[in-house]
Amino acid sequence: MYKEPMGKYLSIAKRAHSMLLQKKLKQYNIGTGELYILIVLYKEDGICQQKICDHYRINKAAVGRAVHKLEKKHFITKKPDEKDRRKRILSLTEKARKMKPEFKNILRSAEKVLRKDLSDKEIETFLKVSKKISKNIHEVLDQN
Amino acid sequence: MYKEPMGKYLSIAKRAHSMLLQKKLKQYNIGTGELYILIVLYKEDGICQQKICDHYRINKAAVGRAVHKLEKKHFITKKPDEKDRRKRILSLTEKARKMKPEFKNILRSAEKVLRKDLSDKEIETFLKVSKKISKNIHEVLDQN
DNA sequence: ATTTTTTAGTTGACACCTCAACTATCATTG
DNA sequence: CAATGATAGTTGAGGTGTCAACTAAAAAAT
Repeated sequence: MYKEPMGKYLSIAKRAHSMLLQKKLKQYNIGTGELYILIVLYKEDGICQQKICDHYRINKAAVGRAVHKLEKKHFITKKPDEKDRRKRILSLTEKARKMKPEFKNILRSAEKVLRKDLSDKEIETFLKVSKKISKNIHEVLDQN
Repeated sequence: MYKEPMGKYLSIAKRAHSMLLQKKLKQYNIGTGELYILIVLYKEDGICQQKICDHYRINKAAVGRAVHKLEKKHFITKKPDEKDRRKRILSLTEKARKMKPEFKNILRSAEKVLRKDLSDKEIETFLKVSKKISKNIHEVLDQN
């Protein structure tokens, strides 16, 4: 049953992917963490940080810091939600909205690299398994 | 063609996996980076750092630092290779050898969590695709 | 045989993430 | 309505990784 560890190749692939994105993003003076946040906001502007945490299953501390960087670079603004003052509403600036096609394209072109010579079936299975893995793990982690 | 981004779920799964390992390793006062190095040495003791870099396609700086931690914790010793004095030969200590079953088991049990409810076919495809992704990316990264 | 290039490892700067502890606000409930 | 608990976000400490610049040694080239 134990051919090769999935964990190992998961790590290797993930690092490679980050390097690829990083390289493409270098000229824009923005990191992958920041890009991911912008991408969520391109889909749904005006959400709070917690929603981004949920979207990527990422820690709120990490999101908080990336958001802060984006703010400093004038890609987003942050203001308290009047209806629930614990929340901060994140909004894209004009600068960020203008960059949308470019940033989307970076992700698309990276995705194209990943998918080279892979069949739709393989990609579909990969997506399905990746999701299942995360679910399996969090079922263990979240119990207690 | 563009259903969902593989990169996204790759990241999510990878983070989950790291958290799982980290949790299991906590009681041993050792991190995932260090564990990975021990695992390679369990397969082949007495290799140099570069071999570990190749094995995981990981940066030599990262390996150097993890190795240093393992040395401080007396899991490995490091001495220059007499035949090629650029290299450092890494050797497991008695302490590390004694831990082998336990550390191997941690990886095995984590792997078991990942694989829950996945078929052999799915696992095989996942492994194949992960490798292909890395290869695809490095073909782009390594050209120039 | 000397110069040049490649390889192995180290170090500093920094990106990204987690965890735990903290504040502030909202929701529950006794 | 006051106490208790849950939720949103921040901060400090630390793990893991990249990149680039650096030594030192070996290999290749002129």
